[in-house]
Amino acid sequence: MTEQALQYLVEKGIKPSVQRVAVMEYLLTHKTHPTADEIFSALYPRIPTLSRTTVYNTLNRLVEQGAILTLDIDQKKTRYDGDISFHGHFLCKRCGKIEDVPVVNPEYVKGIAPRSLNVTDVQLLYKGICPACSETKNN
Amino acid sequence: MTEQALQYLVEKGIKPSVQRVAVMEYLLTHKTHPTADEIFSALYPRIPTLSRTTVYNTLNRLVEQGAILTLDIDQKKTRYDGDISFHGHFLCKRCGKIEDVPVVNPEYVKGIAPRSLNVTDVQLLYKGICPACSETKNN
DNA sequence: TACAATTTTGTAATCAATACAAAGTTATGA
DNA sequence: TCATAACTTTGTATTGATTACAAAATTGTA
Repeated sequence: MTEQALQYLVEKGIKPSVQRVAVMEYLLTHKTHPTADEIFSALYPRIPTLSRTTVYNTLNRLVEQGAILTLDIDQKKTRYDGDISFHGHFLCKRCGKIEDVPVVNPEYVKGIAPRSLNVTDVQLLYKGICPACSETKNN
Repeated sequence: MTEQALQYLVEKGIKPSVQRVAVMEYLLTHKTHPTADEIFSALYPRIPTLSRTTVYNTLNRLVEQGAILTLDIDQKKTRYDGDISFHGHFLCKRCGKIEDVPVVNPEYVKGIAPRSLNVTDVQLLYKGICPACSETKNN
C-alpha cells in the first residue's frame, strides 16, 4: 500500500518523500475525510520528527496537483478526501461524522452550472442527523 | 424594506431589535453572500454603536431559526445568504465572487441522499474561474 | 417605579492555518 | 568525490475569523 501511494504521487507529478507518501497512504486507506490535525496525530508515532507544518504543506501540494480533494462541509476545519471520484457527502451535525453519498448521475449534477463558468470543482453537501444519533435522546 | 425585514423576523420567531432588523434587511437587499465582517462594515456608519459580536450573535440566531442560510463554499470565512430557496453557488477562485446557480430540478438534487440520513440542509457548490477573470492574463 | 429578562457591547481568548527562515536532504555536474 | 544548487522539512511566530464572558444597556411586566 505504501508502494501504491508512492506510485500515485509520481503519476501526479509529486516528488515522493517519506512524509508525502505517508500522508497520501493515510488518505488512500482511511475513508474518514480526516482533518490535517487528525492526519498529523495518526502519523506522528511512526514518524516522530514529523511537523504539523509539513502535513499542511503536503496536503496543499496534493490538492494543487489534483491528487486529493478538499471538503468545505465543516466550516471550522478543512477536511481531505483521497477518493477523487465524484460523490456527495453527508455531515452529521450531532456526531460530526462524514459519510459518502453515491451519485448515480454525476454528469447531471456537474452540468447544472452554466458552461461559461468554467467549473473545476463540484461539491454536493448534505447536513442532518445520522440514524445512530437520531435514536439517541435530545431529538 | 426595513418594514419587510421586521415582518420577516417576527414570522421566524425572532424579536426584532434595531440591530437584528438591520442585519436581516442587509441580507434581503444584498445578494452578494456577504461575510459577517462585510455586514458589520456596511452597517457601522449607520449604527455607530454596533459591535462585531452583535453581528455574529444575530447571524447565528437567524441561522438557528431558519431565517437565513450559511454557505460553506469558502473555507476561511462563513458566508450568509438571505435567499433560502434552493439554488447552487459558484465561487470564482480568482476574484472570490459568489454567484447563484439556478437549479431546474431541486427535488432531484435533494433526493440523492438516502432518506434515512434525515437531511436538513443541502448545498451544491461549484468552484472555478468566472468569465471576467478568464479573459484576464495569467490563465 | 422596581425588578426580571433579554440584548448589546468590548475585551480577551481560542485555534486552524500560514509566513518565514533556518536546518536538513536530494540532485546535478565538474 | 566534492561543491553547489534546488528542494523539503521543521519549529516558532503571526494572522485572523470566531467565540467566551461579563458588564452595561435596553425592554418587558407587575
